[in-house]
Amino acid sequence: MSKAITPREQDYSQWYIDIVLKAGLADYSAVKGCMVIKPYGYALWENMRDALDKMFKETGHVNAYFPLFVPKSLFEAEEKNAEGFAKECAVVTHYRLKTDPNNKGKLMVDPDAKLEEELVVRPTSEAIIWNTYKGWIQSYRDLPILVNQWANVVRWEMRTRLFLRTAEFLWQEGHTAHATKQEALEETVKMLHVYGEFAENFMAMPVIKGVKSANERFAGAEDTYCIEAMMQDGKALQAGTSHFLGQNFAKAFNVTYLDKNNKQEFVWATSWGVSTRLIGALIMTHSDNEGLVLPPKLAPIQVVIVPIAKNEEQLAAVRARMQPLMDELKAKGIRLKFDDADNRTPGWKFAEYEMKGVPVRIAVGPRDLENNTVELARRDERTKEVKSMDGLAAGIEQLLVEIQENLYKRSIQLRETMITPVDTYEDFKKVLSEKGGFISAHWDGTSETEEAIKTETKATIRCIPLDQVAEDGVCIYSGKPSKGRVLFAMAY
RNA sequence: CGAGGUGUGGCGCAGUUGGUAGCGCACCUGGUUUGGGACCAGGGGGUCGUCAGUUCGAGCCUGGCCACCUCGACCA
Repeated sequence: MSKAITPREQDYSQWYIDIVLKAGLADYSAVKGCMVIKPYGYALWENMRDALDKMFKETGHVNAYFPLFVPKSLFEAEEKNAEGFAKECAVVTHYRLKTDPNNKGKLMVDPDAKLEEELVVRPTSEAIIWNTYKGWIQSYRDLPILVNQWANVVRWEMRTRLFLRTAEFLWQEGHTAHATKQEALEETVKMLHVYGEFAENFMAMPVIKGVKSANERFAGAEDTYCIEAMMQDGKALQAGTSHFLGQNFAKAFNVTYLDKNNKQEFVWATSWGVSTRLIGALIMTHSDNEGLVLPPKLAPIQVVIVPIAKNEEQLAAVRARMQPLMDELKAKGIRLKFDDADNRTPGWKFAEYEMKGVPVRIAVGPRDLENNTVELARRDERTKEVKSMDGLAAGIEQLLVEIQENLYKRSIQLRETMITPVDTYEDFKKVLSEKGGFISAHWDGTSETEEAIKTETKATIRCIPLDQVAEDGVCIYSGKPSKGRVLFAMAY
């Protein structure tokens, strides 16, 4: 592994790629646009998944699993949804290979094994799930259905980027069915807040909650709610979405229930999801030129102990001395690694764990054993100090909390400087090109204006914030009246 | 799809005028080391992306093809 990563200020994109590869999160694969998530990256995903899963269950959801394949006839049932995803669908047309008679040792698709009906590899699961729900729902007593699925999906993107946009990715998708519009709307917003809480409390990543404009809405949704995060380079990243689907899918799949008055009604729906893209968001929120920086709550390794020893005896002595501390930390549920690998020097390990973003590092050698101390280093601020071994476990537990808070504080401070209100289109373009970030501006509410601004500047409306302040103004582009500001940005 | 780049040992790369492949890291063995990416000695590992052509001879020259990466276009 080479020593340096490309500095952020030199080439942000390359910096990001370097971190993903050199921190051992993921790697390119033999399949174009698809990546291998390596054990360290997967451990990070598992921690995110577990935290989210717990929150879903606490809000009354259960997990289930639906097929990877969606028969084309089902996929096309909800027209807008199908149309929105059509251009990026992988399609299975055959179910068998055979040896190629003209090419020894090679295989070919068996033309006799053509499927009666093509199978779409799910880019999202509304179709297969709503086709299933049809059989689950007869009465209002069957509602609500609050199901989540952890799965992979495939979207044949023209251009991919590690974690941020890959052809196959891991995610969760919640799909709920409700008796009333009100209830479905409440669910949509509830899950948006779950995502917001996860982003802020676990990822230490501030987000803006809002609603998408019609242009940016999920295909097949009545309304798309989102959490939008700001990356260090001034570009926005959609970190999660929660959709109010109205009765679109119920109508497309004819899913009805009998209400208390024995009347047939269409079911109301929501869907919501976050993906491995969050790992990309995490990287671009906290990391620096030394590598990854991880919030303690999600870090696969929270504390690493690097022993320094000249021989086996010294190593044994360090281990023996650290054992009580390790037991204590483990009892507190802290994820810990004691790295006694003898083929690496301490210096190598220091650099390596910095690259991997481990929040707290402890170095202990003979000097420390004599003085009853350790060297304690924190990744977020890259500081280190000598601490007494007494009361160390409690101190470390506290330090992890501090680091988590510090990361959040740091990123929200940066984010605040990255929201710029503007009142003219000239200023809008100036801020966009010179500073980036979110631009808070009046908009007349029309798709035409949004489209025109996008064509001219590449910036899009990231969201209409939920906490939008009512304020009379005029649209920066059309000059028409506006009742509040929306957030524009360049986006990933 | 457009522009650019890269394909040589696990990784990163060099390879001159065409003469039968080398360096660093990693790996294995032994030893010395270990407080910010250690050192010495020895060792193993390569159909040079692929197909064809030119040539006595091709990693190198010619032509085709393929793959991947980066940047654009596109992106709920």
